[in-house]
Amino acid sequence: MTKLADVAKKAGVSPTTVSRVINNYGAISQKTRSKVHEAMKELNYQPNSLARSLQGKKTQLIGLIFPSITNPFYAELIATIENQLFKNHYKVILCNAADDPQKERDYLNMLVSNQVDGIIVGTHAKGLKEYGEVKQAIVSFDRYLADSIPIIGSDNYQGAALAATELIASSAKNIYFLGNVHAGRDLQPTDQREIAFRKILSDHNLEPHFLPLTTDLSVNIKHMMIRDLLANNQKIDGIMTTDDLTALLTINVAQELSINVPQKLRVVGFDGTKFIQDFYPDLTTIAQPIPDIAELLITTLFKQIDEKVSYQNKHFILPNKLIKGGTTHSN
Amino acid sequence: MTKLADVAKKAGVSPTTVSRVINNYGAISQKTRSKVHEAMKELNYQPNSLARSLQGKKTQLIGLIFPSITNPFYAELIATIENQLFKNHYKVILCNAADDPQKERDYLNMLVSNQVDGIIVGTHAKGLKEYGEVKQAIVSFDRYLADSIPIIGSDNYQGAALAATELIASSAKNIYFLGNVHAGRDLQPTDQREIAFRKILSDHNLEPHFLPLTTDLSVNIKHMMIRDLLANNQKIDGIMTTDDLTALLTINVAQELSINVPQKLRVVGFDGTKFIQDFYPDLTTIAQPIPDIAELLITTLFKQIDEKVSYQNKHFILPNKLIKGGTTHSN
DNA sequence: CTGAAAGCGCTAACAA
DNA sequence: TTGTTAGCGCTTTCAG
Repeated sequence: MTKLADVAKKAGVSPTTVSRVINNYGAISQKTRSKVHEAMKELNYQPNSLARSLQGKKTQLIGLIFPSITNPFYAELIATIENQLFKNHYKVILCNAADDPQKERDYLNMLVSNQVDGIIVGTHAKGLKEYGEVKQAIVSFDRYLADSIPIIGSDNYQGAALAATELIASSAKNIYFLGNVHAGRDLQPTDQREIAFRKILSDHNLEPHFLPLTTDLSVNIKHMMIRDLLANNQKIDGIMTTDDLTALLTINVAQELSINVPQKLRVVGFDGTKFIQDFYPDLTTIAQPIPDIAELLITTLFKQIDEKVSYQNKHFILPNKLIKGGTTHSN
Repeated sequence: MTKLADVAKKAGVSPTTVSRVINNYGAISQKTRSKVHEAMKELNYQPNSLARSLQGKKTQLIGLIFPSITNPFYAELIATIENQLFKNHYKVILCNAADDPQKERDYLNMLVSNQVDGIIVGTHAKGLKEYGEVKQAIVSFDRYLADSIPIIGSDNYQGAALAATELIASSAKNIYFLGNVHAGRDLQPTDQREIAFRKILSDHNLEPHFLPLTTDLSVNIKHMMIRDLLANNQKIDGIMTTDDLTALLTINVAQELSINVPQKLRVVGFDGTKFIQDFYPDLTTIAQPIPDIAELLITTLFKQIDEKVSYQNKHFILPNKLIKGGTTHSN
């Protein structure tokens, strides 16, 4: 590997001078500067960022810990974050926690060990307490991790309220909530969806129904459970899900059972990714503002990194939008 | 940041001893070992991997350069790779090249600068010549980059032949190929799909038709182009696409135009991700063996890293599978 | 079985 | 405007 000293020798200057050219600070004659640049070019020199970071300089590395990357919602969020970070000269270390606490813990240690400048956490499993002990800047997506870690998310209550209201407006009376339900554990931001659902239905004197679907279930199992629900309960005429994929599954099942959507059954999803809008525009759903979420995650992280801002019990909430499609309105 | 020296002091030993415990080599008394472990625990010590790698040790970092992460195919490939690498104690730096050669070049430099142990490249834009000049281990997915860089991919010829054969078997006569067509540039592995398509149709005395769709087109534009094609050409009765998303789009358009699939129009996709099989099981498609591809990419990379194996014009080809769905056969 | 000292590639006082 | 020197946190000879 060619090193700074090689460049210095080739250019006939000291290592310091080369360093100054690279980081361009201090006063350097134009002549020296070009000599150095030429030498770098000829040797195809790339500075060793490890050595550089060892001096206390930033690594320009950000760790991303997410529960999945194949889910279109996370894929789009990760892609957006990556893109923004790249523009700010940061690189991304991708950590797929896969709902495995041990893997998440190992990854966290790795990130610390690699001296990343910051960490963005989006896991939906119960948060590791270790996050609170890390000195790195951290922000969280839609999840409480520690008092000192700011949370960014969309307005789960408002979003779910929109969904429930839309179902009721499309004259559904027998409505099910499919997805994560709050089961004894501590209340997390996403649990607001269930709370809003209960509230809106109660406001309309309707009884809320639930089919709990945890994230660890395979798609086939979920499929079977939904099929079971719809096949044995002819009265169901409205379903809201906590993600669009479950909504898709529901629609597939309805088709298998020859249940007409939206005549017999109205369906509303949640997430509203570009993917769904492109390839399943018919689905009524609640769109989370992915670009805004990504931007806010990053700016909040940068405030900690660059301005040493620290947060206490801070929760940033962004509004969701209802996208009306053919699964609640026939056209 | 607590450092090795802090641990040493706390344990009342020399830094050398601590280092030996961490890397567990040399001979250490059990007593010393536990003292050190205890000190590490108490101080919540994480070794600084930058300092460690500066000595020439591996960084345990692998760069992944892909054209997209939101496309389910790449998302699944990346997820599988990440998972395998994690098991081998490697971390992933995710580089979304986004079909932008400059971004790709910048990322490559960053990866070199970060001393990654290896790079897996899956970009489908024309390969940068710079890849040939890098000293790091590199493998490529389905793309020629340089003689020294091994290529791993599925059997594009065989896959496309399966697709075309399936269309013809379902009695399609007027068949279109939708997707990347080889246009003057050098021949890449994926161009075998077009070649196979031409060959199979020619074998059956059918004329091949094409709607070129480059990857830089937005989904809306593609949608429009496909709509244009189907609306103005009633005779079309078979379509094969070079990816499943385009197939989905085609089916959506057909539905808009009230063209019955598969009675009037047979459709075959390409990629066969788990995502499609879960949420669009009806689609006939060619499934690429993502787990095998990931594994072969990694083992080929590791051979270079660990055993200093070098390759010349090596091309590993894995077989595809036809998945028969309702878009070519009515049931 | 343990420690002292040199050095990985780079940056940052401090001099000149 | 440029160079000398020390040192980032760790590993690794070489001694003991």
